[in-house]
Amino acid sequence: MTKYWLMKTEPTTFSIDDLESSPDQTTCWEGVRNYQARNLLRDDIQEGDQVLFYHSACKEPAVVGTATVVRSGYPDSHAFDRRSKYFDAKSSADKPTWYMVDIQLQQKLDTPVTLKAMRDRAGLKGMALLQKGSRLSVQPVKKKEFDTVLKMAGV
DNA sequence: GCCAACGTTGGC
DNA sequence: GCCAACGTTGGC
Repeated sequence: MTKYWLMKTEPTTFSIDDLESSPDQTTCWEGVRNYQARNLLRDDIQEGDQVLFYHSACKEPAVVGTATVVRSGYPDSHAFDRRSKYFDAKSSADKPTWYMVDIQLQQKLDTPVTLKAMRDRAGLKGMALLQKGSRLSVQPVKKKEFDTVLKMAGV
């Protein structure tokens, strides 16, 4: 059963254009250091699931594309790499704390769906992204919400 | 740059 | 186990 997710990224760190220019338009979603999001990455996100790719902490926060999960949760090896900014001494290869998935670009939206537009859309009222204080960088999205966002993008 | 909301840390 | 202090997120 296909599930739906939203993943946040700061475009200055990794943007939809970076994903597009990645080999096979695929990347590992490393660096998530929040337990709730970790649990989703490790336990719930499966190959074939659909992802809304969201730009946060920028001029125009918006869903800018969609992606497909091409590899389900596996240990985030960046946590073992002392030179990585995602290094975490408490995580080890035999007992990993952090997990990641691989995603592949599905499509870049010609018309990004802005945070503002989503707030104005009655049908999206319940969306996790729009709840006050919601900071989860990986969050579940209902199929209906996913479809609504795509419709707003004219897809 | 500000600041509200949230998560984590660590002293007790 | 409580909770104050601190760090981070992210919209504005």
